[in-house]
Amino acid sequence: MLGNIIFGISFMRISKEQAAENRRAIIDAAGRLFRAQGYDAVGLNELMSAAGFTRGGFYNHFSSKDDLAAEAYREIFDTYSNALQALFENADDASAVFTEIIDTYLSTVHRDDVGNSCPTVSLAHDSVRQGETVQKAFSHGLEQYVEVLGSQFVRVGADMSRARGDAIDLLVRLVGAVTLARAVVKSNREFSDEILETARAGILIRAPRLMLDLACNDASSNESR
Amino acid sequence: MLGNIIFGISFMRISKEQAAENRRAIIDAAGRLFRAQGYDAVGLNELMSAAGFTRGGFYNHFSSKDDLAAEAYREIFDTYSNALQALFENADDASAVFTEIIDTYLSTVHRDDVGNSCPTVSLAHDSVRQGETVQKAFSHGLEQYVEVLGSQFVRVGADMSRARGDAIDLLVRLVGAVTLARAVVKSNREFSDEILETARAGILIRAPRLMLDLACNDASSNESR
DNA sequence: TGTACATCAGTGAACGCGCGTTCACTGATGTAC
DNA sequence: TGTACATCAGTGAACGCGCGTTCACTGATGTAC
Repeated sequence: MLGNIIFGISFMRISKEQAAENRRAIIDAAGRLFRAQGYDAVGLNELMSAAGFTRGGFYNHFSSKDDLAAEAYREIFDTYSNALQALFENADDASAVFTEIIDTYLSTVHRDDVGNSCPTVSLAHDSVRQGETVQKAFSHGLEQYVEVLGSQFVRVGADMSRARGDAIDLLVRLVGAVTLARAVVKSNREFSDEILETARAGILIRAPRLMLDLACNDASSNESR
Repeated sequence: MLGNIIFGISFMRISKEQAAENRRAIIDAAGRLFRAQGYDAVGLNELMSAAGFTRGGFYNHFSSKDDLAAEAYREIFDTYSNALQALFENADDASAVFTEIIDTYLSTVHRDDVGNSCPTVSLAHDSVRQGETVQKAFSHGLEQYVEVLGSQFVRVGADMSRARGDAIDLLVRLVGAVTLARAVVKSNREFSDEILETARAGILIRAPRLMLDLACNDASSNESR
């Protein structure tokens, strides 16, 4: 994106600008491939080919595959959290934006389009196994999400002290639902759909108070089945 | 477990029983290693060594690494969902068991002990990238969890029609919380702890009604910040 | 403005390594006579 | 009950393969004079 149009046709006309663009092309390819196939499944050969280059040039831009991963994580999270922010800023009804986000996130389209998936879930699976450097990029990106969502919760009336918690809670439920839905979709599509729909209903429609009752009320727990 | 005590010392005294036990030893090792390090990170060499054998014997027991993964998934899920069932059956206060499960699942101990982690979360990350065979094992195991939890929700007073949904919703929140907590823990332990604690509070203490208000009420959304 | 040279992005072959899988072989088990 | 032989779990070397990374080389960029 934002790429020089004659890039790929021209014979390396300029160097500094072109190199910066090529670097971006590698990061963009990494963003797509890491989300679609996972960090381990993407080789540098495939990665550089996807970006339009040969394998050897990789180390002119990055010191290691991990180094690239951290950069790619930052890039994806920046893109997505900026888009999220813009979504709210361009709408007058923030609460409608929330329901739209939830519907989109928990849609079968988002579940199935792994390569263009939200980083909060598609990068989370790899981040769990990654070292501190890559996790730092993930952690920072997740914080951006929490901040955007939290500030918008405040805008629609939540009190300050709860907004951050509500944002984390929402992300937890979105990520959990899509994780489980993706983990079963190849063998049991109905179950996968059910998970998405149940999570959506739990967030938007049903008052999920049962656990509250369990924790606070003492009654009725001994009238067993 | 249940292993022949002289196994490892004896010189292959019996074959059929011993072979069955050795097979179990490989599956057990796979269960631990796949959860701790992930499917891709565990080589058959390391796996067979951990089980006490040399690399070549693997194919006497399994037709492929995927085949083993499916068996290991089944084994872990059976063990865990049976233990879960037993936990409820041995207690007279099922609602106390629910809070205990939630506290344990969302503890820092469970987050950090990846090798002995609940399969619903530790196998989910790999299952997302696996093929139909392995996902079938994951899907079946997750169904077992939904059934155990759902039937216990009924026991503590939920109506039948909601119990299954409540079980799925609970699993979604537990898995989402531990996934995100693990994805950031190496770079930001406080954030990781906060995610666990927020999810716990969201399930057990705070009434997570904000989203309900957003969806159903029209008021107050335009009194922007 | 024109020439000489250092820089450095890109190439493609090569490095060592560990992967999943195969295979010839060993030797005790378990069976047939 | 005792001998002869098929079975098969375990061994360890080897297979081809793709991995992340290195390197000598190319040639245009960009700079110094």
